[in-house]
Amino acid sequence: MNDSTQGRSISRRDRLKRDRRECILDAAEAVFARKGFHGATIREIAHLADVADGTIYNYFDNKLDMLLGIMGRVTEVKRLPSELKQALQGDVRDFFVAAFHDRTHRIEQGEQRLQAILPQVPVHPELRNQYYEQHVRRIATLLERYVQAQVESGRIRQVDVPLTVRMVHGMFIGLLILRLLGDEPLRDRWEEVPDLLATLIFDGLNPDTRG
Amino acid sequence: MNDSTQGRSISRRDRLKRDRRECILDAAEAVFARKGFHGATIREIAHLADVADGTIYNYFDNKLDMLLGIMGRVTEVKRLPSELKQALQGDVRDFFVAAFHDRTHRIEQGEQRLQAILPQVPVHPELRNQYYEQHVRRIATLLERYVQAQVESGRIRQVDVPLTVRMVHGMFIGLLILRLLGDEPLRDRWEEVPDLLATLIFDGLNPDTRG
Amino acid sequence: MNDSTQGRSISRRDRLKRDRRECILDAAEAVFARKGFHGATIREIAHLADVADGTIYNYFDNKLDMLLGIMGRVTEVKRLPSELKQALQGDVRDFFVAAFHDRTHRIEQGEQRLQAILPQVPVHPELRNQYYEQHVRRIATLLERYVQAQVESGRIRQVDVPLTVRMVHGMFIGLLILRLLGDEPLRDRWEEVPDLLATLIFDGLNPDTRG
Amino acid sequence: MNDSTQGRSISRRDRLKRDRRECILDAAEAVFARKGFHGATIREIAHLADVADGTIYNYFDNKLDMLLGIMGRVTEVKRLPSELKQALQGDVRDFFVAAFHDRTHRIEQGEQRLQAILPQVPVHPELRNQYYEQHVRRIATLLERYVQAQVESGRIRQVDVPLTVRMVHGMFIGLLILRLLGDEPLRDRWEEVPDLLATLIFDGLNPDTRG
DNA sequence: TATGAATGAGGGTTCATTCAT
DNA sequence: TATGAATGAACCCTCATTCAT
Repeated sequence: MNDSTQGRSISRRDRLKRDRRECILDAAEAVFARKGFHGATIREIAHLADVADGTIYNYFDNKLDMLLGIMGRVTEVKRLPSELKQALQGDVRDFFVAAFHDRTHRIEQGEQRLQAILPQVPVHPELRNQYYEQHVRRIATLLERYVQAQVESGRIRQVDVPLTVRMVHGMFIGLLILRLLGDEPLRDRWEEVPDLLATLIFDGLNPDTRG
Repeated sequence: MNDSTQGRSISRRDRLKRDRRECILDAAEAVFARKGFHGATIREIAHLADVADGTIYNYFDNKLDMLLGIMGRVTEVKRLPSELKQALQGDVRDFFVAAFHDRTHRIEQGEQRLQAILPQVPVHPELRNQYYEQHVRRIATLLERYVQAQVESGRIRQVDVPLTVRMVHGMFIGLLILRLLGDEPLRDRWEEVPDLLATLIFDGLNPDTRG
Repeated sequence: MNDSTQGRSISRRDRLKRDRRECILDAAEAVFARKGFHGATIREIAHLADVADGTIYNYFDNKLDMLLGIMGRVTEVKRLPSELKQALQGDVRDFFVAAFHDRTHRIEQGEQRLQAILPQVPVHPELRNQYYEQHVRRIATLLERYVQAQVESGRIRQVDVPLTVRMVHGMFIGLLILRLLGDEPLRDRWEEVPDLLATLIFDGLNPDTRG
Repeated sequence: MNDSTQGRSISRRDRLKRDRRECILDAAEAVFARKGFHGATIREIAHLADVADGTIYNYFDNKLDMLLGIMGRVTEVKRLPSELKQALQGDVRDFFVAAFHDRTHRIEQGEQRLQAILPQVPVHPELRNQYYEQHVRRIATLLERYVQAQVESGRIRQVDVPLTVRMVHGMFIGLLILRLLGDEPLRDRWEEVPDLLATLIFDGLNPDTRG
């Protein structure tokens, strides 16, 4: 009961503070996604978070700081490693399908989060760096390690690992963007994408001359 | 004769007007790319274009209209069809490499143009629609037609044409974005990308079991 | 008891807010009167009201809204009814003189208020409607009722009540305007006007053939 | 033919110039009336007058100068004197009715002209002075002379001539304003006004105790 | 003289941020 | 700590006026 709570050493006060902060970030995410960074007003975010304008400044230095806060949540990539470990043993193609399904699911949850951040990434160098370092590079590094292992075990043929990883990663990003742009085939048949993507990536477009 | 004259002749006044407009768009592109749409001020654009603030409004209704103007230049995709026709006869892989080289070249010229527009695309629905209709869909349609022909002629195996085209297109977009984010392997080895990309797309990642 | 407290009590906050609003309206009145609506700048009004520019927008939606606010104060016609009741018993001519004295007094207090509003009345339809409905029509209705009663009691001869009321009302408005235009006889001898006006209205210009 | 034209010493050039000027003033009147002085733009006036923006400045120093130009036309009061002379002999009441009919007619033609000018009169002192001197005072002077004559001839009883004239004049102005404000009884029954007005002014409101 | 593109000062309004309560 | 009124810098845009053609 209380013991366990205190045992985890988060006082109710901290808990409230944390919740308030999260609540504000939730609101900011929603408004940033809908209106863009500049289109969003502190007033609207505060209203949605059910706090006063000034309260926000008890939790964030300024508007940009809220964006960094949102980014911090985006980059909480926790599940990939365990999956990787698990799928490392299994079929490489199954891993890709599983990973894409997972990413798709995560993205669908966090679509507005990305819509909030991505447009600002090119504008704020610090945001760009943070996004690149904490998100893109981490995923790239993970994937590189994985692909390298697969190459070494012969399940993937000899390829240039860094660039190949970027192509695959890039393909996923690009598909996401086309979908955000409202492309109908992608919106309508999104669940078919991972399989087709795996087939494309593993089998290529060449006519099957094997056998 | 008169035909050619009327067909191409532009009065000096129109020429000046056109130049002025282009000049303003150049400036807008640069400032939008550097500061983002909202970060850019009319004053700075006007200063860079070497005109007065008010002059801009002789050529554009408002700030957003300039963005649409920039978009209009992005979507002047003229060369792809002739290339397609030419490469339609040749090797399909060569076509992809050539097309990517061309696109890369075009992108490098217009990198700031894209940096100016892309971040705003998700925010302004009209911009998104225009971008999608005039740019994305046009390219998608062209590629679909090409791929369909290649499939029918047996140079590409049976694939789901619309989704495949989107994957390839998406991959190119994604690579561009990763590059904009400053990814070093991509920046450093960008010229290697088309070849590797073609290999990935045509041969896949599977170990070569042929022969 | 609680009743009286609730009925009149205004928290300090509300009081301050009310005062601030009134203060801004005072300043707006003064500047509008001096410079006209367009000639007045928010900055000057804010300066005169000793607030920041932006503060004004906590109390009014926009510049025009301030004009409506001023109008709201003009149309606080509270005293006429009680006077009417009182004078209803007395001599009809005395009533007119008293009423004109009162109006003159009120006008002199609010001269700048009228100078602020009247010029804009023809330009802004909503202002015109509000002015007509809340001010002109109310007075006209009150006067109609009064004149009708006087006619019925035989103290005024049979006349077309609505048009007669408008002539009298119009005469007062017209005199006010001539005075605003700087007409010297009216400025110099304004206090004589009500009596002469009453005589004109009641006795007419015809030579006295009576008796 | 040409002789007479040249004889009146207005060359075709001057004639054209005069027409152009009048044309611009017509347009200005219309736009000022519709939009108010500040709401009107040079561009709209120029467009309506079918000239270029800059052309206007060949005929007027600036925007305010156009207002003065309009005023100049308002104050071309030419017909009153002849009427006066004619009606001087006739019945004084008939003269008033005729004069009001005439004024009404003139006003209805020039309603927009007044709507253009009146709102600006309180704002621009020079405009106010010019309007007062050239328009109000002239009419007042004419009327004073006429009323004085009527008093002396016994057709009007002894009154304070200057103030009485202003009351009558003011009444007419006031009625016009009430009508501009949209007062329905006045709009609907405007043609009845002159007669009733004459009756009011000459007979007064007192019950007829004569005879 | 007519044109209309260029000018640029100026104004209404917004909104991130502060701070007294 | 929460509040939200006050702040005022900054910006988009308008439009009267000028002047080269």
